[in-house]
Amino acid sequence: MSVIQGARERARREVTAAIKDEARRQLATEGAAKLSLRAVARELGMVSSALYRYFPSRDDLLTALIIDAYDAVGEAAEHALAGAGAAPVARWTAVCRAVRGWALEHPHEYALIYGSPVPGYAAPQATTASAARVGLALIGVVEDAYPAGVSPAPAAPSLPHEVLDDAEELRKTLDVRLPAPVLAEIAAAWAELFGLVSFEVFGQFNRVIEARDAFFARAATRLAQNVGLAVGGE
Amino acid sequence: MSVIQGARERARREVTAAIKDEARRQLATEGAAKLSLRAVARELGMVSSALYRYFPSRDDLLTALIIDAYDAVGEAAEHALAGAGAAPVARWTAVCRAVRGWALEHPHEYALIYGSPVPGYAAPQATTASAARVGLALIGVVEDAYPAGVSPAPAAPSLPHEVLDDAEELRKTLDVRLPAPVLAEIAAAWAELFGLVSFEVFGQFNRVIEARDAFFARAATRLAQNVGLAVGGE
DNA sequence: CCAATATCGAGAGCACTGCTCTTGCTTTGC
DNA sequence: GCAAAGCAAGAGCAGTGCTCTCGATATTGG
Repeated sequence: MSVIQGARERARREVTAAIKDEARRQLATEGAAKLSLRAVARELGMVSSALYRYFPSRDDLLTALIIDAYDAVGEAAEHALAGAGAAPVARWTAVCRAVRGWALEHPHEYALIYGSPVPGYAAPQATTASAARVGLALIGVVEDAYPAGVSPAPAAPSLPHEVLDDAEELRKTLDVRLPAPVLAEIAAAWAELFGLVSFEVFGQFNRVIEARDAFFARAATRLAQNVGLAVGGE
Repeated sequence: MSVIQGARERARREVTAAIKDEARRQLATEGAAKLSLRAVARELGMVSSALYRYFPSRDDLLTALIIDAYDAVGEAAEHALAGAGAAPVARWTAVCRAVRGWALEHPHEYALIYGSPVPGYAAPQATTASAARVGLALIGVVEDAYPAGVSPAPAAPSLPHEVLDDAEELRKTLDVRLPAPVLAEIAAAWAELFGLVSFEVFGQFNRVIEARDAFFARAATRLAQNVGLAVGGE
């Protein structure tokens, strides 16, 4: 485990990366369903069986791509946050816009993670950390604005205790200093955000919504409002 | 084209239905990715090439299943509406619950229509009518409540004109008597509803939200509130 | 009623897939 | 320097979507 572990390990890393790159390329052009190990190997000038030294199965390759994709959206969200100002609503919508932008640029990768779960029907455990990043970014925005810019119970009937229990559990494991009801509201907004993005990416808005930029901006602001962020003029 | 068109056409209908049934069965157990024409044919006691007399390709079979699935959710929504009372919010949440219930009962069929679009990457034109049914049900609920129970511009910044143009277009083609801003709000809620359902069905709520019934009920009520329906005590 | 026609099922076959196993070659660690 | 481990290559298996041909059956026009 020295810092320079010989040509072998180095080569292994490079080949692994090359495989993922080529797989991502095919993913972008053909979609996940048509991603073929043999085609990837062929394009890389290796025989298909050699590829199995790096990924034990097609699903394992896909899982690796899934984790990378989660990290990519997460990074996009965090990067947008770094470049945003201090106004809570602006920070919130910046995260939303970043997610949408990444999704529109990488529709197939987006479909891989937020569309139908392709392998096994349950996302592998290894993905959860990366998958949480966008949610954490959203929570961070509201947390930074708390308590000044957040109205804890925004004109809503009180939540049932089971939901509050979930939110309280979340509050403790994430060590977040937001009240449980706000956290529950963020969870809903989190899911709703991806509903908006998915409908656009997957073509559900075709012939329904055409001014998608403006529509999304409005909806993202509405989500900010739902989680208690004070929009201008209220 | 008489009313009884001989044994041939009758047989054709039955075989077509049997193929779709068997395909749906395999879809439910294995998922769309593993749906195999040969396996369907095998299970039906026919040879694979014979199946091509009924569906020219695998994607065509999937498209047929997609349309059926859209109609099934739509019917679930409409049926729920028929059994709901007169209170607008209750009617709205009844549609939401029906969609969620159907999705949880038929996760793979749900994934087929609201997950990654499997064939060609664009839903065929033939699906649009069936795909619209849930949205139309939601619009119907708000329209029935209008104008008494709807606040047209619920504490929101005025919409940009492009969004209003889209909504106005929609208003005319659907011949609906709701103001354009309300229609735009419904479109957002429509997408957000499926965001909530997708996150639950696709496992994104695992280890995050456990009290899903109550959580969803709350979120659905929030959506009703967003479109301007007056929730109790406001 | 019978012949022309259209429809259908069966089978063989093509090109492709994921995956396994064996055979040698090369790099690594002692 | 040598045994051990890592590696690419090739053959092979079972499965896939899809096409084509060939008889059998059903429908329809004369």
